[in-house]
Amino acid sequence: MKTVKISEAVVRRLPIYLRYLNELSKKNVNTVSSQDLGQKLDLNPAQIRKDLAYFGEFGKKGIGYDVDYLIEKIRHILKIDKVIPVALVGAGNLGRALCNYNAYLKDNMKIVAVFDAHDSKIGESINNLKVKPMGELTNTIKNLQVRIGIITVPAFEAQNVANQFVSGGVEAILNFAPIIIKVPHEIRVHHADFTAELQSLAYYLDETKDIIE
Amino acid sequence: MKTVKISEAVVRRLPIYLRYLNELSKKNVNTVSSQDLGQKLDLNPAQIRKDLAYFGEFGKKGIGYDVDYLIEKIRHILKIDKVIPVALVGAGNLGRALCNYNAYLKDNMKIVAVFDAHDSKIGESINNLKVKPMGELTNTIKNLQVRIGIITVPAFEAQNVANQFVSGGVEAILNFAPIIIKVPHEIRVHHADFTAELQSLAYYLDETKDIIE
DNA sequence: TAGATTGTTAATCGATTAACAATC
DNA sequence: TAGATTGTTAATCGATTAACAATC
Repeated sequence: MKTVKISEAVVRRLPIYLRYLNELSKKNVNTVSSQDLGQKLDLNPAQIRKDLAYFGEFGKKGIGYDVDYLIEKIRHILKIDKVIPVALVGAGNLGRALCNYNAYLKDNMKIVAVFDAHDSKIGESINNLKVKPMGELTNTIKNLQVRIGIITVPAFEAQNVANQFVSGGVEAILNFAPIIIKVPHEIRVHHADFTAELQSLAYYLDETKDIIE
Repeated sequence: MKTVKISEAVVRRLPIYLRYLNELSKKNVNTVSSQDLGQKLDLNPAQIRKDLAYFGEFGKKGIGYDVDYLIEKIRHILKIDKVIPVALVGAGNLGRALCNYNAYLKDNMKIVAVFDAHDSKIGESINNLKVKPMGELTNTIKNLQVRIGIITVPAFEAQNVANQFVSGGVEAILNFAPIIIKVPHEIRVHHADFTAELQSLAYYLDETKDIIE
């Protein structure tokens, strides 16, 4: 078995492939070439072939890739071929939005518990889940075997929430708070920071269009 | 004047620097070294110095960087030293969350108009903004000189919204819909896709911990 | 002055792309 | 068979890191 290190860039492209393959499958397209994929996704076909080849020989020379077969393979690689229990802390606007996205996620990511630090939120129902107090976090996520934690609290509470997730045994964290959280190195953290996203977008604005003062 | 191409990686780190510098400023810290920054942000100090040096000589040898001066400079580089008018389409949970984040954004990103395609949403008030019908989009954003558009509609409506943003003259788009939108090359698009984010997180889960069936 | 830290060049590392034999 | 397309190696490109002279 090959043991090449797969770069993060490769892993981040897999969901992009998957999303488009799902579209194709819905349209009953059976086969797709790296050429087709590259054109649609603005990526180099060679890169797509190389990305997929890290994990196996999924294509057929002269033909391309079987759409449904490739979907199955990528889902397996991403480990989303089984339901993954997820917990979320922070029942504000963003937290609610993510919980309701659940419907969207036919992708086996299931939010199974929601927590909030504020009494006013506790007991509230979001997408059929009752918001629980922080005190119950560690036990609940242990019991439910939660593997991924989502943080949608203000920046100043994020590190504390992360610590509790770690105590509760999550393996990965998706952090929406605009702050770098510190966790043991074996825990994977991704940041989803749209403030930063907007700011870096602004860099590309055309300065000649600035309003003259 | 140097005309080196600044890579996207560099631009994406600037908001990260800025965020931490703002924290320091609030704590009345006057000076910071690339060493300090690197440690706090999990980045190589040489990289930080190099990033900043693309834009000017902001530090003092033997001393480090003046926090407030560097904040000012980065804000200027990112073009967020003036208010940037932003419009948002899709008054669902996520859209509302982003609008309310406005308060957070002392960063000169101002959502000045919100639109939705559905009658039930139109007229509703979100953070002091009345949701407007799609028909008014092009004119409104022209009048308000909107420069950035945010898309928080379902995937199948996203391309249409993008087209309208382009007609209305936006220069950049932040797309939350899980689909690749096509726009003229001079328009900058960033994707903020937490489905993809979650899926790539799942890859890093420890498979030895999978439940045995 | 001695110690610290920048800005920058050179070295390294890694990711992307091109090219092509294998083969459906 | 002829045309198409993969998987993979080699070439290229770009980004990160190390090292150090300049200097506060």
